[in-house]
Amino acid sequence: MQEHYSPEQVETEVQRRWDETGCFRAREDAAGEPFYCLSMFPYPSGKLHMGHVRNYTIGDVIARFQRMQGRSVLQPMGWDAFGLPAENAAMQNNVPPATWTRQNIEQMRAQLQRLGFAYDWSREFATCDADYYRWEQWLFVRLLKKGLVYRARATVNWDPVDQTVLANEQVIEGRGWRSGAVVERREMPQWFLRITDYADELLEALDDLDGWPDQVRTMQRNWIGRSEGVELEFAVDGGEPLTVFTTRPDTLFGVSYMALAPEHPRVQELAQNDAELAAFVAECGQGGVAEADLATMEKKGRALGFTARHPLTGEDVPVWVANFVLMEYGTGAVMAVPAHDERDHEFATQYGLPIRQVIAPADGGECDVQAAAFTEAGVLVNSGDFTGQDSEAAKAAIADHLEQAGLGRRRRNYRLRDWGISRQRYWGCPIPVIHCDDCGAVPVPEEDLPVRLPEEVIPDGAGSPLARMPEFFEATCPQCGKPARRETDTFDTFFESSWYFARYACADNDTAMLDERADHWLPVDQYVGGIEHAVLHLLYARFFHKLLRDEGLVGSDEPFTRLLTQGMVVAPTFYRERGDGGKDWINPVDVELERAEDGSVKAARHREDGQPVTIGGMEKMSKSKNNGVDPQALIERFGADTARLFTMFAAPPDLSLEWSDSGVEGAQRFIRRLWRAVREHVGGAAASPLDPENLSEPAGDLRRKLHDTIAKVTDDIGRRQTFNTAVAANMELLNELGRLPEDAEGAIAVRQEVLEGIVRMLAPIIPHVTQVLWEALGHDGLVADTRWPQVDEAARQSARETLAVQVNGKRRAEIAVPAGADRESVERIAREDENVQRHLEGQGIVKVIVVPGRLVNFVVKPQ
RNA sequence: GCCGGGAUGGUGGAAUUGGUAUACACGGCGCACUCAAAAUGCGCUGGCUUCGGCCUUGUGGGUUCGAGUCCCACUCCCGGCACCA
Repeated sequence: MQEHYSPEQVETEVQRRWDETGCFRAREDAAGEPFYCLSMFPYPSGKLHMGHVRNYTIGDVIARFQRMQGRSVLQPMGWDAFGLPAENAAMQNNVPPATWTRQNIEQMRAQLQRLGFAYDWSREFATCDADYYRWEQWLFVRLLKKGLVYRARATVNWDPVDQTVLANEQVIEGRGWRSGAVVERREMPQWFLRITDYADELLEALDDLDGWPDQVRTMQRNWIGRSEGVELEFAVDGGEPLTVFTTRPDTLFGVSYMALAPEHPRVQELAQNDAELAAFVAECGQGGVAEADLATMEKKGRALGFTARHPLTGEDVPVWVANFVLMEYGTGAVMAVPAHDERDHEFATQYGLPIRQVIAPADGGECDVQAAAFTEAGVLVNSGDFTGQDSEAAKAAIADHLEQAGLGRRRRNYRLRDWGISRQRYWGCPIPVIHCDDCGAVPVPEEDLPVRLPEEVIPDGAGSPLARMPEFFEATCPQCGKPARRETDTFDTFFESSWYFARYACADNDTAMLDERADHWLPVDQYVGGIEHAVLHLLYARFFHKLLRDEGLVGSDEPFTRLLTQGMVVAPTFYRERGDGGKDWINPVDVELERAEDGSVKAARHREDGQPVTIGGMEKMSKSKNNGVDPQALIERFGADTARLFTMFAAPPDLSLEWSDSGVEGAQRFIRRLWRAVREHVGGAAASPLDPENLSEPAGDLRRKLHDTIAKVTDDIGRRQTFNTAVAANMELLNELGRLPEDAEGAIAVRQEVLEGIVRMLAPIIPHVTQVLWEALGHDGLVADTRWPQVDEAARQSARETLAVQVNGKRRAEIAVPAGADRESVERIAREDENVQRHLEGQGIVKVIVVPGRLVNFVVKPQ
C-alpha cells in the first residue's frame, strides 16, 4: 500500500482489473435473483455535464449495492442519438448529423468509463443504428395494421420565412429563433398513436406503482386528467347544433354565452364573408402552439352575431369566438358560466357579458359573483326545478334529465391527447409508410425493413432535407406497384426512448425486436433519471410497454418497478455589466470570494485581474450563464472517486445539488483520511481475533456504533435512497474510530472490523479506492464481489439510554436510565433531577407523558 | 395561466412514524507541528442574555402535552406544459 493516496494510479489499476475479469458483464445464467438497474440514457451532446455525473453515480451506487446483496445485476448504457441538436450542430459546423453524433458518442463513452461505472458495455447501442430503429419501424407497421395508428391534422409552429416547422423551444416570444419572423399556427397531416385507448389503464395502474414518488404519480394523473361530465347540444337556428362538454352540469342554468375556437368550422364559414372576423381569426393564428403561451396570452374575442338555444331554459345566449378556446381539446366549443368559472368570468367582465349566479355557498354564506367567480361546489339557486339541490346531487339529476330528454349524454373526458409522432425533421427514424395516389398510405412490407435514413446529409434549416431527396422518397406502391412517394417525416425521438430499456436485454438479436431474455430482466427494478421526465418520457414508456405486452413481446404490465427522480445541478453565477447593458458572465472557477468575519460572502473578484465581479445567485448550470463546471477538469484534478463522493454527499438525490469547490476538496480530504486510517492500522500490530464478550468499554461502544451504522447505511441506501446520510454516517464512524484509545482491550480487533465495515459500506460510492483498501486489510479478490456487512444485533444492545426531560414541552434536562426501564422508574428518575425540580416548584402536575427511549414530558399548571 | 416541488446557522444539508432542531461537511476563529508557509491534526463555532434563561426551521394563523414535520392562507424560487431531451 502506497503511503499517499494517488487517485489516478488507483483508478487506472482498479479499472484495468474490472476490464480483465469482465465482472460487470450481466449473464442470464448467473446465480442470484436478477436485478435490472437503469439510468436514463444520455443524448450524445459531446461532453458529459454534472447532471450526467450525478444521474449515473446514483444508478451505479444502487447497482453495486444490489450486487453486494447477492443479486445478479444488469446495468447497461447506450445513446439516445436522434434529435434536434445534431441538426443545429450540422448547420453550424457543416458536418452531417451522423458524423457529429458518432464522434460525440466516442468522447462521452471514454468519459463514462473514466468514472468507473459498472456497466455491461457489451449491450451498448445507439438509437440511430438501423439495427435498433428497424424494430420500431416493424412495430409501427404492426400497430398500423392493428388500428392503433391513424392520420389526422395537427397544429404546428410554422416559420413563414424559413418555410419550416419549428420546435417549441425554437419559438422565442412568438418569433422564429433564426429568421425572427412571427410564427404562424398551421395544420398539417400527421401520424398519431392511440394512447387514449390506454388512458384508463395508464391511470389506474398508477395506484399500484408504489415504488414511484407520489409527486410523479400525481403529475401523471393530472396529465391524463380523466373527468366525468356531460356532453350536450345547444341548438342554433339555421345551422348545426353546437356540442359542448362540461364537468359542471350543476352550473348549466348559469350559462350566459358560448365561445368557439377560431378554427371552429362555423367560425371559418362566417369569416369568408366577414373581413373583420377573418382578420381576427388570422390574428389568433399567430404565435406558438405551446400550452404555456396559449394559457398566458391576453384573452380576446368577438361576438359572432348569432345565438344558441339553452337546452333547458330555451333562452338564447350569444355565441362568441375566443382565442383561448382550443379546437384540439374536446369539441372546440365551450359553454361559459362566468359566475362559477374563473376564465369565463375574466372574459365576461372584459366584454360586459352577463354574470348569473346559480350556485350559493353550502354554509349559507354570502358571495359576490360579480366581483369574482365562485368555483366551489354548493347549493343550486336560480336553477328551475333543481334549485335547492346540492352540487353533487344536481350533477346527477341534471345529467339524468338531459339523457332522458335526449338532449345530452354522460361522458368520460380526458385531458390526455393522442400522441402525435410525426416530425418534419431529418435526424430521426423514417416512418415506414409509402403514399400511393390509389391505395393511400401503405405500410412498408416487413421484408423491406428497415427504411434506412441516408446519413451523408447536412440539413440547412429550411424544411426537411428528405423531402428534397428523390433518391429517398421515390418509391413504388407495395400494393399496386405504381410509382408512389415515401413518407419523409420521421418519428418523434420519444419513440426511441420508449422501448430502449427492453432492447438492452437482447441487444444482439438481429432476427427479432425482443426475445425471452426480455422477461428475464424486465421490469426494470430501479430506474434513475431527471424529474423533468416525470410526465412525457415516463408516460410514453409506460404506454409503449403495454403495446409490447399486447404484441406478446413482454409479460409484465409496467416497465419500471421503482423510480428515483434526481434534482438538477446548480452553481453560483457571477457577472460584470457591459457598457451596452448586457452582462459578461464569469465562470465560478475564475472567481475568488471574500468573506466577512462570520464567514458570510462579502464580495467576489476575478482571479486574473483582481477586480470585483457581481454575485448573481444560484442557477441551473448552463452555457448562457457560464456557470457550468466541466466534470472532466474535476476528474483530472481529484479523480473519479472524489467526484462520485461529492455528488452523493452534497445533497439528497431528489433535491437540486449545489456546486462547491470547497465541498469537492472536503470529499477528497475524507478519502485521504480513510486511506491514512487504514495505512496506520495495517502498519501497526497484527489484529488478534475479535472476542465480542471481552471488550473494554470504549471498544464495546465503538463496536455498537459500527453495527448501528451498518443498520442505518443499509436502510439509507436500500430503502430511503438518501446517499448523503449514508456517507455522513460513515464519516461519523471514522471520526469515532479516531477517538478509540490505542491500549483499550480489543481495540485492534474492533478497529479491523470497523475499517472493513466502512470500506464495504463505501464500496458502491467510491469503488476504486475501497478496492485497494480492501486488499490492504488482508483480502483477496474484488470488494465489488464481497457481501454487504451484516448487522450483529447482539453488539447493538446497550445497558443505558439517554432521555430528554421536558416541562410543558420545553427541554429542561437529560437523564440516563437503564435500557427498557418502566414508566414509573423513568418518571421517578426525571423528578429527581435538580433542574427539573426547579421548574416543577409551585406547579401542579396535570399529566406525565413518557415516550420510551425518547423523552418524559411533565404537563404542569400553576397551583 | 395550469400541474408538481422547494425554502432549516455564514453555506450545502440532518432530524426516517408528531417526540432532545441544527448530525455530517464546507467556511470562519483559535491552538499544535514548522525558521516560515503549505499540508495535516486537535478544539470552538445559530442569535440574544441581567447567565436564571429567552428566541430561532420563508411569512401569518390554527390543531396538539409537544409541530421543521399535520391543517388553512400567503411570499419567493425551481421543474413540466405535448416539436429540447
